[in-house]
Amino acid sequence: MAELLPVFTACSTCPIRHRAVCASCDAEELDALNGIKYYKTYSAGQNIALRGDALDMVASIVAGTASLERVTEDGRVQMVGLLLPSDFIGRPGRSGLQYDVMAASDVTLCCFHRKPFEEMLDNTPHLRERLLEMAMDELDAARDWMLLLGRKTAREKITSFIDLIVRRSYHPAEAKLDQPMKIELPISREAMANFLGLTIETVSRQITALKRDGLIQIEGKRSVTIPDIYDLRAETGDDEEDVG
Amino acid sequence: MAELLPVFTACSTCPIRHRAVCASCDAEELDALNGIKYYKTYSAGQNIALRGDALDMVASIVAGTASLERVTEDGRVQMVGLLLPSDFIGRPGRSGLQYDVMAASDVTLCCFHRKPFEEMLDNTPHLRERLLEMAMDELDAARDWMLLLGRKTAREKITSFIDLIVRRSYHPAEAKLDQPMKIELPISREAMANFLGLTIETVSRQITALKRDGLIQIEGKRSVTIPDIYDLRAETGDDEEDVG
DNA sequence: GCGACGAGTTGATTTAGATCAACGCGGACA
DNA sequence: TGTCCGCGTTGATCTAAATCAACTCGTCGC
Repeated sequence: MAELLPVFTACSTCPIRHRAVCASCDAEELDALNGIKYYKTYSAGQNIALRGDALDMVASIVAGTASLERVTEDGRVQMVGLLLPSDFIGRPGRSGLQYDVMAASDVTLCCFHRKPFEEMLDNTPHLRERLLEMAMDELDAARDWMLLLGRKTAREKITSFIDLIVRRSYHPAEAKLDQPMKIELPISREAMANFLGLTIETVSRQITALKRDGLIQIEGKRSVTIPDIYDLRAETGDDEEDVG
Repeated sequence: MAELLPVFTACSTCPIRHRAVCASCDAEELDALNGIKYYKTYSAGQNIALRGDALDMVASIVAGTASLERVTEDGRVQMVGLLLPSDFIGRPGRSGLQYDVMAASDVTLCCFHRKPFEEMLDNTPHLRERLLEMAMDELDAARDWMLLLGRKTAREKITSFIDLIVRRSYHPAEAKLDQPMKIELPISREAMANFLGLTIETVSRQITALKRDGLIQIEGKRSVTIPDIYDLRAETGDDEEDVG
């Protein structure tokens, strides 16, 4: 159930100020954005918008986790986007959605009506530049994800997912990779299965196996401690080469 | 083996003029691009660049087919991008490649050195705008592809791939959907397997099955006739809803 | 003309993960 | 304070696609 989420009003104190679409905006540009933004919250499980809908806004995730999902005609579900704080929802220049947008947890969005945002885009080079950068980052992430979906084993999928959450949870600078790391899984087992192209039974079994092998420890259902992140990464199937 | 490919010099007669990254450039902008472009050809099977390489150019595909591939540490291959004429190679603002770029057939590229192209990007709003649009189109395509990789059966994967090639081979306006359609598969069975997250044996068997079921006819190895595209699409597993 | 090689097909067998089924556990609620 | 429900785990069995193995066909070089 959604308890009331904190509502931010000043961009200067916004937790995603330096990572979101507004990251490279200067004070003046930020001011303009500030004038057209509004906040909206959704509770866990709600759908934010459905495939085919005309979405009259774009938005940044301020808090919580949303997912993008595609569904086959007979109801098989594949997650095609996992949106964490600072990620962007919506496509400027096109209102018709290609996939469902779901609130995987309670979610706070910083929204902009489509029209004024698109106009700002034309007058604010920094904004379009940042949007392009984010789109290309997402494309790179999508390609990693395709390797995972097409070629990795169930165990590799799970370890890759945990590593992904680790990477998004720690700023590269402040991460101590040689110490145990602790994360919260942002989504349920079912959502993990839909992310990874597995069933929830297989997700559960693989997590149990990783626990048995000492690669992870679990407290509750969502809290994971990784004693040695290098050991975990050795199981992801990824080439070691550090690209990026 | 690569026979000599035709080399174009004037943008005005370029076959991809109205679909590539330069599509929305005006005469003046085109002129500037023209000044920094150069052509390069690769023969089938060659790699254009490898993961980790610093690629000092970006390029548009003029003719032929290239693929982007990711490889697991033990050599499993997943195609993560299929680039047909008018598609764009490279990422402005970052030279380090995240994946291998391969020539799936003989390929002609229209190349731009990275630095001058990035400078043009800053002075040419149309260019950045078009690039953003293309990146977002590719992201949407990547998401369809993720549904395919994660949740579709082998038969659905093959029919989806054939449908994809049909859609890229016919301009929507001039396509006669109620008549038999004929396409050339742009890639080998092995490349199809790597695209679809299957083995070549499974690809071969599924194609045979589709032939047996009368959904497709094959002449040679690459030429496919689809008697009824609607029958084929009914097998893709996709939701009928026409979005986009 | 003929062996070698690469691309593709077909068949037999194996297996990773799906499916079907039961059960545990904690929180909501009457 | 029980029981109901959603979420997750565990066990038994099944199956789609992988793997292992031959074989065909075309073409390239000699």
